[in-house]
Amino acid sequence: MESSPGSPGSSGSPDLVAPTRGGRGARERILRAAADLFYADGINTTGMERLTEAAHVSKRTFYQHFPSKAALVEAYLHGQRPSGEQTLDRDDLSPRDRLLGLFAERAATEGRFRGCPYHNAAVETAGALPEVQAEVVRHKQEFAARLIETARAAGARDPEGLGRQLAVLFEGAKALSTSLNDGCPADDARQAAITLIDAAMTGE
Amino acid sequence: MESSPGSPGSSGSPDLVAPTRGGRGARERILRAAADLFYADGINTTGMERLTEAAHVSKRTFYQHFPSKAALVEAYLHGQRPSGEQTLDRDDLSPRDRLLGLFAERAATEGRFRGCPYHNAAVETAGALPEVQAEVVRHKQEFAARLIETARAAGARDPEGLGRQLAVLFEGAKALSTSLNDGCPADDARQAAITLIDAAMTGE
DNA sequence: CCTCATGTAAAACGATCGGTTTACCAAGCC
DNA sequence: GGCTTGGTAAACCGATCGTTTTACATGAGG
Repeated sequence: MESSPGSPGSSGSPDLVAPTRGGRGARERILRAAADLFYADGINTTGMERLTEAAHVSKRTFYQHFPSKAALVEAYLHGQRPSGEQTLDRDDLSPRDRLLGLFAERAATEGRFRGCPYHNAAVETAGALPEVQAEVVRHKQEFAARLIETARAAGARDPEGLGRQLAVLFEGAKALSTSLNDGCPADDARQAAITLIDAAMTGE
Repeated sequence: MESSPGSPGSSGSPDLVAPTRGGRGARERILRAAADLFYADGINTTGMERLTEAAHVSKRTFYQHFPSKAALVEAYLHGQRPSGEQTLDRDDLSPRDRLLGLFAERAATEGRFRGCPYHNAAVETAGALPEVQAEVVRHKQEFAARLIETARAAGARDPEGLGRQLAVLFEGAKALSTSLNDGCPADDARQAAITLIDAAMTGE
């Protein structure tokens, strides 16, 4: 049971994190384990036992870094960059391609589609954690704003309308992929995005 | 503290429940309470204590009707008709209006948007309950099939493509409404649906 | 040397989880 | 009356939840 974290190199357990050294950087390990487990298995079904175990951290250390599990959920969300969304930042692409890049299919790249961590957190907490709810709203609004900005850069006639429509479409691709456990909806979303973008460029 | 239902005999429900004899309707009450609590508060956060209490049913009676909570979740999903989807059945509307009717905004009509019960169940169980996962997939595929059929009736050039695109859009409207706790995305989805449908009718 | 910050391991807390059990009750039907 | 059927109320089970606590180890700085 004593994994002896002091000795580097030997790691018999499925360590998610390379221990920096004797034990410093507990907070990072906690956040990394939370990102893995909360996303893969869900927030409610991930107990503190498994979490601290995966982070190679004692419970005491955990509660010295975070006042509660809810606080960790907040921090977990705050540090999230949902897969695909960063495509909007690529300045090597035209605005149009940046928008379309959101819907690039990545079906088999990752192990399992589990949708947007923010949305999942909203569903799981069901409004019981106001701070989490607020964080989700903040992220979704910010993402929509970035979409609108990109739509404007792409020369859309009604950038706000197009941006919000693409936001709905993007959310739907992730959600339906989660429900179906299959990345195919991304292809349909991409086709729809092309249609919507084209329609937003040409005359009414 | 509740007015005990003295004469439940006139409940016009069909033979869905099929009481072997003289059933007092405990099963119906359980399913009704499950529909309320699972949807509003989530599946994982609704314990058997609160559930049986809300259904005015003893735990013993519950476990005489359902072998486990997981089985109740299955039955709960099986009996669900997500709000809005039944618009597809209205034969007083043209196929096009049936498709558009899905996105009719109903922002303030209900207390709280909580998205699609099937999708929520998929998120909450995170694949831990295979039967539930299968039920979600089944429903989503059936719904997409109905959309495709309606798109075909509407005269779409590529009914399968349009149907699946509208399915993604519909899922996104519900998911984003959940995350934002606001029904506005339905309006954007409706606009996008009009664009997609129109594009599917006119020439390429 | 001592202290202090940071860490670990492990037991224990009360609460609640899903699920089981005991004891009792009221009709329905022979 | 007996007997089954479908129901209620409440105690109880082991397990796990999130959280706290006790006891101990380590390394840097004075």
